[in-house]
Amino acid sequence: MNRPRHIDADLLRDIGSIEGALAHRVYVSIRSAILALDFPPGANLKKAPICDRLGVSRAPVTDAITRLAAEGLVDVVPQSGTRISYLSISEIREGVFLREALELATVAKVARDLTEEQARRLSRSLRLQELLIEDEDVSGFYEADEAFHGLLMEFTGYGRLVAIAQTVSSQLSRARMLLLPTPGRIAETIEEHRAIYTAVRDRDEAGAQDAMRHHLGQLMPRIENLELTRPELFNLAPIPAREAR
Amino acid sequence: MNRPRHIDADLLRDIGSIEGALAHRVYVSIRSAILALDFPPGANLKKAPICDRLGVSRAPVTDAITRLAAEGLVDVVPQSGTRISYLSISEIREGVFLREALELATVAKVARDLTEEQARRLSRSLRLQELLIEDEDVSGFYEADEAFHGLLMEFTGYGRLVAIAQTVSSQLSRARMLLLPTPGRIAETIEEHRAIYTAVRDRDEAGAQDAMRHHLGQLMPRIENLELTRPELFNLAPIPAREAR
DNA sequence: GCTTGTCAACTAACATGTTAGAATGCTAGA
DNA sequence: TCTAGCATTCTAACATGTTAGTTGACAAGC
Repeated sequence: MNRPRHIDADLLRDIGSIEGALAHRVYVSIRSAILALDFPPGANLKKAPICDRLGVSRAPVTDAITRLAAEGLVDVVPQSGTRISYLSISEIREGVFLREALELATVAKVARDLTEEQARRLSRSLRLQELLIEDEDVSGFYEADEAFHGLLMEFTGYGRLVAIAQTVSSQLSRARMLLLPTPGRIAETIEEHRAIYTAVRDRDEAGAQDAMRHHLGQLMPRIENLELTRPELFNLAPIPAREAR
Repeated sequence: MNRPRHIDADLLRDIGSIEGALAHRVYVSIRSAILALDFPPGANLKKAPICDRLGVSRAPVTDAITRLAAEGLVDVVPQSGTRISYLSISEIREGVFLREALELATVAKVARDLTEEQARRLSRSLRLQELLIEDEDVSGFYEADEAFHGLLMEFTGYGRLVAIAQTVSSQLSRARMLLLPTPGRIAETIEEHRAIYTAVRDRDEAGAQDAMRHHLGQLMPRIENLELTRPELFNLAPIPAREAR
């Protein structure tokens, strides 16, 4: 077994720059380290080093871990330890399913209710994506991509939607982080975004859903390929069996 | 102001019958009291009486409250207190939206992949619903109704789906609790369930979605009516503004 | 070598003590 | 009577001590 055991680092983002309660800051800090894969799947998450690094007591750290466990980003083994959860194709597949369900409902509603101002903001986002890619700013494009989907969700008027979508597909986020986007794929992505935008703008509900379905359909095959190239990040055990959330 | 202030009762379900970690048991106990409206919206949730009643220290109670806050069932005001969240039409509307998104994706997938055994279980659930209604067992029917939807989600093969659906629509659950079902409405409900079942059994994806959409469409108008008859349970302030979940 | 049992070390879970900020009520002043 | 300021008394948030269950290493027996 060459698992990356109890590999903890103090590459945690400093909590000074985060606002809110202490426990919430700790949560954000740990979460982003997990999503960035700085804390690799399978690693032991120990409270003590985190407390030392962030200069807090165990209480807020415990609180943060509770929330991360509910999200499925860590697996806590009672009386034993807490480990960064492995990627799991079945959980990612579930994330894709949930994400698609939400995104389809989103574009349908947005296509019905879109305002002129909202159309302009979407169009602006598309132009930004094109700009970033001309500059070959890949990570900038990644953010713009997220922002485009976020915009659509924001336009539903449902304030919690964006957060919920992020939560249900947080497993998926880690996998996406590993997909290095080729220039070709990025060009395709922008085309797919444009198709979604066009359909939404034309109040074409079904067309927007088709375009979104096609767009999201590109994701899973690429992730499945990932399991072959980076198998150490995936769990082989079928079901982690967590307590009800 | 005649809010039901700091009204706490020890009508908490005993934690002896619940399994799992102490904190989890406390969570389940408080949650069911909130969903049953034994803890009415606006009431102050104090740790001390809960500790006394359940015979535990503050730690597991704090842990449970953290999870309830993430779910949106309580609003915790820093350094001040924790209150049972009010019902909010806009949040409920959002819950219905999310619920519908998930249920539509569910029936589409189930219609594609249904096995014989699964069809039998759905059919059995329908017969059970009819039986319960002949016996005029309304609360039994309520559970069977939930179980029917739960079955469909279970059949997607996505293990977390049921739990996620419950979480995103927990606000909705409280409102549903107040809708006393008339015999007429129950008969309609069974008809709608049957329509869903028939379409799913016939592998009619679009038909199943239409049937589900129609079924869920019955809910919101009845809840809106509720706001008129039980206004004290609803908040008037538009947005509670919680920290990111 | 392989199993089995014991023990030490470690961890989450739980209990309890402390701190600081918010709300409430009282009182003094107008 | 009303208001401003103060003090009391709440509470969540945080810190830290304690308990009990799990794990892994090592030794004894097969």
